[in-house]
Amino acid sequence: MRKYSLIINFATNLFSTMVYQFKNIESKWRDYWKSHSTYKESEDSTKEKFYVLDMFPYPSGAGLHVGHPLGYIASDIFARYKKLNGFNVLHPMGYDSFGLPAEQYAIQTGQHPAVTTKINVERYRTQLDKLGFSFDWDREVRTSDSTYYKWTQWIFKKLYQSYYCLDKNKAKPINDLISIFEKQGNELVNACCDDDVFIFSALQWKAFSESEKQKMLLKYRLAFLSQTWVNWCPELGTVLANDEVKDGRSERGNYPVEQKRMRQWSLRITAYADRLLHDLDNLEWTDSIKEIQKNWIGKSVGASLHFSLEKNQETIEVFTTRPDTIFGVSFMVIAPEHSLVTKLTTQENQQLVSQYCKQASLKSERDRQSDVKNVSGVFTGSYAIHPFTNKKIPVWIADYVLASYGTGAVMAVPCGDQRDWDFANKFGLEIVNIFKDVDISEKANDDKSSIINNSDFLDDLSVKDALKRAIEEIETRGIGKKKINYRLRDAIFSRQRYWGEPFPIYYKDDIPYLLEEGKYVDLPPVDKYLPTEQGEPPLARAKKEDWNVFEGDRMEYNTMPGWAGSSWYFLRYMDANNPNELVSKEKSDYWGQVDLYIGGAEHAVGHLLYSRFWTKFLYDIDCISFQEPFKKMINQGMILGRSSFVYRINDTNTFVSFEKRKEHKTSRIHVDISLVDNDILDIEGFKNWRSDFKDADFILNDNNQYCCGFEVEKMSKSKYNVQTPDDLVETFGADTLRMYEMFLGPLEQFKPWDTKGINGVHNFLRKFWRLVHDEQNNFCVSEQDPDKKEWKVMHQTIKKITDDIDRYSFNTVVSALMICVNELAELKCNKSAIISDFAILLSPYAPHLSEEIWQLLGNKESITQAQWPVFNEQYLVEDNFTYPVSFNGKMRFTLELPTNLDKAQIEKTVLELDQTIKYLDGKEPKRIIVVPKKIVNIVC
RNA sequence: GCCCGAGUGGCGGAAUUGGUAGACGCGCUGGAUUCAAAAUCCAGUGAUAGCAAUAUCGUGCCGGUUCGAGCCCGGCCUCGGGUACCA
Repeated sequence: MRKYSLIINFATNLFSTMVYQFKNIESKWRDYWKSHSTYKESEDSTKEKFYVLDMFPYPSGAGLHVGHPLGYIASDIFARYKKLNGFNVLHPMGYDSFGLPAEQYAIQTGQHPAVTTKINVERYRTQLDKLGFSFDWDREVRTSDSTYYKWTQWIFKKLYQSYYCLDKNKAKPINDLISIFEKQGNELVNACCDDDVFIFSALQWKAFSESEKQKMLLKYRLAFLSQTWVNWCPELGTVLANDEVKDGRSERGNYPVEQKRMRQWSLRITAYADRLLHDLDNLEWTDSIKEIQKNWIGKSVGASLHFSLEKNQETIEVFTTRPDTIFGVSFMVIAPEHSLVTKLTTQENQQLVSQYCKQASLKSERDRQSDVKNVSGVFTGSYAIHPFTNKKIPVWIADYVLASYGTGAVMAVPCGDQRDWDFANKFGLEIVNIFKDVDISEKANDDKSSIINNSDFLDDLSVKDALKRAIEEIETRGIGKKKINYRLRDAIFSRQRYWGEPFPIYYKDDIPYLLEEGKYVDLPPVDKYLPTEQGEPPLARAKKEDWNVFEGDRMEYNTMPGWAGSSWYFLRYMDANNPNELVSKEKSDYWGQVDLYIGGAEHAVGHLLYSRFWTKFLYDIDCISFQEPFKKMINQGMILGRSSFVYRINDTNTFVSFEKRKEHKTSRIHVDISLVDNDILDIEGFKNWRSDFKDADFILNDNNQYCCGFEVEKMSKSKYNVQTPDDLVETFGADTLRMYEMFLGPLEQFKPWDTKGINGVHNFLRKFWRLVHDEQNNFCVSEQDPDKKEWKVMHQTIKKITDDIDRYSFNTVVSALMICVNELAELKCNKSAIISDFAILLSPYAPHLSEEIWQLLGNKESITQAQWPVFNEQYLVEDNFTYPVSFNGKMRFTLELPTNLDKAQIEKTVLELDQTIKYLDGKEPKRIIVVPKKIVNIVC
């Protein structure tokens, strides 16, 4: 008897797993797509194009976790949907494969970063392939391939060979500038350049030595070498861009960052500041990202003015957004790094000043920030002259003034600026009140609706009028002029690292020169990935014969930053294998802008700003025909992990269950989530997990179990809460995982990962399978024409799903599909016409299963070649509508009425009902609102 | 501090233009089937009161507009993100 039941048991189990054999189905279709090149796209001018792009990943050693595919699944659904709607869809994938982790690993192990990168890329590819994406892999790019980074160098060359003309407001060839210099010098040139450019004539230009000419041109080039204050990270041995520094520490690795003056390559992104700001308006991006970019660019309109000095020929130039408060100026403050510090410091103040400046330079950015409340400064001993009142005003040095913003000097208006007020208060400086009827004894007044007072020709004017008037007067008197200032700094473009793009640059007599046309540098081999003993970057280790090109005295030792390759990769996909051009004009004209870009919001000011900059530049030099890379962008929210914790009693090896943890002094320890099921710990597994837990003791709860605590936090290896897609694909299949990731909630939202609900989605796919199979698991559909009810279900679904995908509401589509199957199952409908439409609707989400059903329905071609069903209103026309009837806004009962009744008829019918009389309870209806096919509301 | 965004059952979430709040799924409860389980199917499931019909309350809090507010307006609270001496 026992034996017999075991056999039955085995048979039924076998049978139930046979129902929907996702493993076979998925591997079958993976092979089919590969062998049939189903996802290969070519340019087809007869079809409208659509470009769907994912932010390409950095292939890290940890592989993909469940958060990565979220965006890829959404973009894949959209790409498939667009294709079914007749678009020619470009949907590529590649790797941002230069970067620090591979190099850090290389330093530790000596293994070439190219080797680890290759292994990681292959792992990513295996994982991606299992998820059924419709990527056209023939277009794959890797930023670390020389066939790719050669074109990154090409763009750098173009930047080097260009300057920014402010008259035309675009980049132009540097040769044009040279001819202007030869004809008329630089006096009339209106171009973006370094601050320290002096005026020269054509004659002077011609008299310049070669080296002088090159140095001058560098001040105009869009890619230029200059001495600048940089964020130096000693731990990483490299400089970092502003967006790579967070709270005074490196974003990668979290190491301290200090300010250092170094000769570095920079890109003149500030030339594009205004266009980058202005063009944000036309982008379909979230307001928050646009806002972040706006703040980062930080445009402020004001005036620059010169203050002359009492005992010195020089002037101090300041930038102010409030020239209307000029009469409130009672002192000046310059940054400790300001070039006039030494000249202005008088003998008796010498010691204090140099001490203060030294202290300030030692303070890291972070210390300066945490010191905001602590006002500090020192007097130089010198005085400037107020341009209007001719009064003597003291010049101070303080680190609340930043060298890198504006001119590194401010005119202090203590009555109108809180920082100036604090400073004046601390050091007993004069506070002049220039606001009418405003008390400034407790704090400064920054109210823009104030009236100016005590200010000569500005008296009684509003701030707005005073601003205008002040600038006019400043300009007529030649003290200064209207000026627009940006917070945006030029982007430092060199890194003292190995694993990045080499520069197509060599040096002769310490002057940089570009390699001639067609020549590009391959990353040379080195013996170690560390700086040299002299502190030069790793590339200085390469011997002369290791370089594929070697010219001049030496090659450039720096490499490009991580964002170089990612600033233009979306263009290369269009023409990924073109050996002659970055991208052919024909192809870039066809594919154009990215129509939908999906990725994280963490690149708001890095990648997303630099890509916009490079796109504008490439547009200026006529390489492409559009100015913005990404038309519409969706930022997917992070999938957070659910960490589990055990509680160890301090100084023991005893662990106490969650419920009883407060009875002891414990510390919380992350435990691997694979050892926890429903918050219950697998004690044996835990003991074997780490050797130090082998002899652990446990205090269990009342159910004799060990219950873990939990918290929702970012997924990371160190928190043992990483969920890989691999296990889930193994247990439930890729189709289920795809649907489940979408079902979790709106794409943009942050959400905790929880596998509890996944079988709900899996059951839905099984239910659909059962709908078209009989009890022996034979495919079984009816060829009868569907009836009205069945068509109605179908067309409701078509409408809902089409609308939802169009508004990127990926999660609600899943429920619509579920509702549809539920209703079809209730109608016992397996009519092939209906199933056929349903398979198409399902296919963007569950491509493997849909292909299988599609084939079983007798189709010879892939379902990707099908046509999205067209919604037909007629199927939804109803004779009746069920009205909710409300009294004073409270719904009391429903009433089914023919849809052809007019308002008066509806009103009459409702009022005659017994139920209405009951709810009126003797009261007179004051008003009746009837909204046809919506609601009836009786006010009484 | 300033600038964005979000707060809805036990949980993830739905409600697209102001019109039946809680779709769909999970979980839970009961039932059918089964020797038993798995799977499947049926019913129930916001709170409170009631055998029930039903009633009252209910979308972070307070107030407003409206016949009608999760949605619009004003003022708060909480959480998440960005930014921080920017002159």
